[in-house]
Amino acid sequence: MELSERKLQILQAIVADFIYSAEPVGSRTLSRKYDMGISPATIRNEMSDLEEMGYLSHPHTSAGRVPSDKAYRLYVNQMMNDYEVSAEEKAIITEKLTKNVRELERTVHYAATLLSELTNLASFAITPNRVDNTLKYVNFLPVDERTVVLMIIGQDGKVSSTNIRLEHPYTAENLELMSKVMTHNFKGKTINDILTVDIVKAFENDMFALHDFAQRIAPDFLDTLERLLSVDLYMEGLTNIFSIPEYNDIDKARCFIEMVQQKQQFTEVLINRDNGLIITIGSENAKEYMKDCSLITADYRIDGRLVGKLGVIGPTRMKYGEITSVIKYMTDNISQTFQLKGEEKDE
Amino acid sequence: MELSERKLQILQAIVADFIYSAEPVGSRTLSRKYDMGISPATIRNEMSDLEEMGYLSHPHTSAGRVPSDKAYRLYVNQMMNDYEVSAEEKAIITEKLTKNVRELERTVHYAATLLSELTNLASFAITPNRVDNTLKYVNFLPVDERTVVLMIIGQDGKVSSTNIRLEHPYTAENLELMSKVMTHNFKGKTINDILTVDIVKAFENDMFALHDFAQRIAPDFLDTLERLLSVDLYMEGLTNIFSIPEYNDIDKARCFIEMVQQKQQFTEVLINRDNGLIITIGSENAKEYMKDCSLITADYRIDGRLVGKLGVIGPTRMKYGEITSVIKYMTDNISQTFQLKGEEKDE
DNA sequence: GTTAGCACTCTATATAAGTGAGTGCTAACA
DNA sequence: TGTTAGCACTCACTTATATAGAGTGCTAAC
Repeated sequence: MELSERKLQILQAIVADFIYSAEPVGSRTLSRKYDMGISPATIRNEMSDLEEMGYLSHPHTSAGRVPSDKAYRLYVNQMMNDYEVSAEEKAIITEKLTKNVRELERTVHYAATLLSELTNLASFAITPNRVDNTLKYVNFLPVDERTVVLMIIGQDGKVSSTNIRLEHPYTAENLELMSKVMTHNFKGKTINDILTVDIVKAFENDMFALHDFAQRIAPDFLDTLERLLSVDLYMEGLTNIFSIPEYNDIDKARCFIEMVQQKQQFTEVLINRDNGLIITIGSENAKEYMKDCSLITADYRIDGRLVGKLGVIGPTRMKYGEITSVIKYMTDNISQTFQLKGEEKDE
Repeated sequence: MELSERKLQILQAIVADFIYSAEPVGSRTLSRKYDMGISPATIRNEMSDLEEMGYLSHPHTSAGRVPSDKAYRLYVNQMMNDYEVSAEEKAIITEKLTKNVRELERTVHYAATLLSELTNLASFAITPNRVDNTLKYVNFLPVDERTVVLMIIGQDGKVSSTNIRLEHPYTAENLELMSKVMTHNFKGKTINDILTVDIVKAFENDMFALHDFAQRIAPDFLDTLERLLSVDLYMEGLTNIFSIPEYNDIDKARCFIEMVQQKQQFTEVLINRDNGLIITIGSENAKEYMKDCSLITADYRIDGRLVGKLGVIGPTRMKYGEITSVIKYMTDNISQTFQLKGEEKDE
């Protein structure tokens, strides 16, 4: 069967109506609300066809129709209006995301908060996996006779540090020497490369104190490097889902919250997702426990390379158009703000 | 009216039973389960007295009795058994909290996670407000020609850093000089004291480049100091509340989650709480929105001074005895682990 | 002071009836 | 041939009613 112009029109109306009302849409409601010049009976016939084609479904015989994932997909691909982010929202976003910029982490975290407020959904952001970040400094600083702070700074300015407890006191001179040697050895190398190097071996021929020290700090050094590489996940607006009819059922709400609280797992999903503006609807999600949800994500870039993501998660019934525009606007803002090199940034 | 021995005994049985069953306790159930040598009718008379005295209440005429906050208070103060943390739990706690100790933050965060798993409640931890932490190093490191990393390390090894975007490039020499001067000026001062100093003024008589630089970095410097001072809140096991009958109602669950997600507000409450092992039950909580909850917190100490807290939050019906023991055991472990100075720590 | 007995209360659960939105089918119409 | 009015039918949801069960409070007897 072909999707006639009229069928498309009806489907669009159903999806648009359902997105706002969360109630199954009936033929009568449709003909009353949207003047299409055809009677409810005709609409019913068309709806029946659309159902057969897999675009609509019936919660039960005597209920209105509900869009299927396939319908949302069609809607998103061809039928959705382009929404312009309102001037007011633009102003808020620009104000909050481009003023007083310090670390990427803080900006991105704030973006997630803002996104959840603007969309009334649960939002999230991940920072880039800095696989090609290179090391800039290694620094050991004495805190007390048994504790030193190890800090590593990447080329991008990210800082990772840890406290190390030593069994024997070390001299400030040794720490300084070690800082210099390690910085010299590893500066400019990618963090990933360093992780595969045998740190201790590099100090095999050095004086005993240094070799011994290298041996003791090796695990902490690797741990700190790994955290420099690591992806952070920020989640905001979790409680927004309580205002969504789909999660009126306590078990549904519980499942949702448990799902997103599995941060490790959720981060994996986000990392493995394609880049660009990606919408996955219900059953399009690979994970079984996400089959009832839609995700919208967009990535932001830094100097065109490192890619982090920002997005929302909610029921398949969501305002795809509006949300997509907001996310896009935000990630563009972030990308622009962190365009470190190149053209002048206007303050 | 006096609280006779028998009344106490009955009250204890009711509280203990209700804590486990979450069902109002009736006279018949009580006489069947606990052999006290008196008939249900007698128990009823006593219960009636206890109700008049404010220890029990009736959800409705023909339901059993439920303990009031006052009853829980009495239970906690005098009637509760002392629980010994099981050997198994002790082993887990010791293993996880005292091995591979690095920053206090990570240990404390992990403690919260562990606590929520052991108690099946929502748990939280706050790191100490380091009011009397003193500054150890100030360090400026160049990242690229427009960006520098500022990092401040406290006497306790906590690191706070920020990226600073400069409008004009600065030389590595200037940064190094600045690091040295500021470290020299502020080392050993408490963070709080430094916050009140006029940073820029200190460089008034210095060469222009340094003075100008001081002016530009002053706000970021203060921000970074403040974060060195700041209290972090970790919350874990939020979804545990979905398994608790008290939160079967979606609105109750929502309120609870919204309450603890107000991190700022919740942190305030925890900071202002007395030190030591503190239990507040329902209406004993100052905040209106906590009147249905009980909080149990204990503090941990570092060198006997700085105090952070660890605890749980849940419905007033909770296993006060067991939970208290676990929290106490954990905070003792943390305090001991971070006993930096003094006697030998056994690995 | 304690207890058995009994009427009473109130929730929870099951059952039945009524309402309303919506469908699917059929026959008539353009 | 596509469109529409009409109508019987379905099903969730609401309201009303009956019933069972746990528990209380009171009274009178022990």
